[in-house]
Amino acid sequence: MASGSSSLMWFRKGLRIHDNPALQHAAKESNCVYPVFVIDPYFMEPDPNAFSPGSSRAGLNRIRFLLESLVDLDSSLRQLGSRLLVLKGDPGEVIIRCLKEWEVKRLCFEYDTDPYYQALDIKVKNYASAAGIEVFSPVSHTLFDSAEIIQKNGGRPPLSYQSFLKLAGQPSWASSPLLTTLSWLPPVGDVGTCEISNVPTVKELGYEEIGQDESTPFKGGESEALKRLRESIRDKEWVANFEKPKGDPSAFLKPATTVLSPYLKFGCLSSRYFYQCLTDVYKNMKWHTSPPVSLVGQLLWRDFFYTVGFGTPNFDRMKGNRICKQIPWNDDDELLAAWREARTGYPWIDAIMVQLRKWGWMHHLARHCVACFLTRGDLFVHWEKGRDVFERLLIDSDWAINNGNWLWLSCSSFFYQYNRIYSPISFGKKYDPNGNYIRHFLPILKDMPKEYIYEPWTAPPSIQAKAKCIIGKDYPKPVVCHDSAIKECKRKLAEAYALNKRLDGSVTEEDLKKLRRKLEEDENPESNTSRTRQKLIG
DNA sequence: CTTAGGTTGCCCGG
DNA sequence: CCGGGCAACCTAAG
Repeated sequence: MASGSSSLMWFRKGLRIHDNPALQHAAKESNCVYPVFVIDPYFMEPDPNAFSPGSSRAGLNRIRFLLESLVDLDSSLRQLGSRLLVLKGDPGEVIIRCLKEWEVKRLCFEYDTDPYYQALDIKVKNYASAAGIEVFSPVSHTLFDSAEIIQKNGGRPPLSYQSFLKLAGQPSWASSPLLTTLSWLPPVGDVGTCEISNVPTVKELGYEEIGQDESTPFKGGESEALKRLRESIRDKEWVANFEKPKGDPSAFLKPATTVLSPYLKFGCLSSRYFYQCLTDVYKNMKWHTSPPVSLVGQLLWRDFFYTVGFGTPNFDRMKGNRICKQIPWNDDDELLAAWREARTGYPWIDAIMVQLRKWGWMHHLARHCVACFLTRGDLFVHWEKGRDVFERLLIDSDWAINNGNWLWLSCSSFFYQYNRIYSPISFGKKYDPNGNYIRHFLPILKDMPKEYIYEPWTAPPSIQAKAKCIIGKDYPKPVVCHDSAIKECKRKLAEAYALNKRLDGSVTEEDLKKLRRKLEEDENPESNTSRTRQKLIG
């Protein structure tokens, strides 16, 4: 590339300076670089009808996190003599217009495996190659190249973590240092007639501000990510001894994990840099934990789901998804709403759902509990409905990981032991017998004695009165009886699994309809979900 | 066909 | 805090 050419650096994820090969390439031998972020109405258009503030696809917490990340990126770019150019509109159209208007010779952006970006990137790449523009789109969001791993496995993604580990091996860059700083950037060129703005505020995007009590304590941006990374790895013993399943899901003043996931989601933190920092800590320790439970193991889980998601058509749906069991989930919007709005009557479940709405983040095991409760454990609601709620509200929501975990928790794929059900009463109690987590996120129950806080409907009326929390008035009764609900769910899953086995992966809508009818006919009236609900409410 | 392996269930007893 | 019993699934390898 001749000197005197201009490059366009298209930021989508990868909102960072460190370990950003696309940005490094854009800077190389260009006399000007246009760093662009496009505000995409698909994710950012306010939806007044959504069940909580935000757009139809993103809650306000994640939108704010993104804007904070952009402000931080802009400030870092300015320190390097550049700035962030923010544009609005359909990203494909906007980028193509910029390429034309600015006579860009080179387009650089991080490769993205999400279906939305796969479709978008094809359009832009097609235009660029027809116009003779060089396109550089490196894999740097993940540790490994998903396509390469799938190819190594004969064209199909590995479906277990262990087989993924064997295929993946050591990342190619593991032992060579990553470029973590830039000393300068070429200046931004003339922007012509393109409408450039600064990073907007939530208000400028058309959202009402929400109170601090309702918003996430986690701030977006690369600076915040690196600060959080340093704090996380400062305690070397903690890093070396980290075991994910041993973490306490009820810890909220000091979460049991790093809470780096939202930074990895937006690429404020490079997963590869995180990986190198962790292996550096391991080198100086006598012993350390290993995947799947170790911290490096968590990064590998992320890559595992990226790979399966990339290699599986219709990964985010039940229908047409090769690896997904076809299950006759019910379509009960009332139960879904009770779950989403934190009024199932199970304080452990509801507190987690409040933390989701307010913080946009919960511990991994807390996510397990509510996902299991919504789907195979208690309510038997379709996992896609829960997936949508998580996808919208989580500040770290990530297409591959979120869908992968919902497939997992609903026993639709990867994991099939549907008799192992999280108890909405005893699971939380074992970590937090006093119910401090519940008291914090559900203050209506703050004076409930600890003997009853996980099942307040069993508290005698005098105790409820003293705690100023009458069950059925101030806090709901349980929407279902857990003991009978799990029996029903297990029965339905056994039947559904048998059907999937019999029809060997070709279950039609008609087959599911038939099974639904059969399940209703066989239903034991005493453990009927709706009857149980009536019995408890009425 | 059998068998081993699969991130992370619950309950009980020591 | 750990181990075993409980009840018991699917998938992949041989």
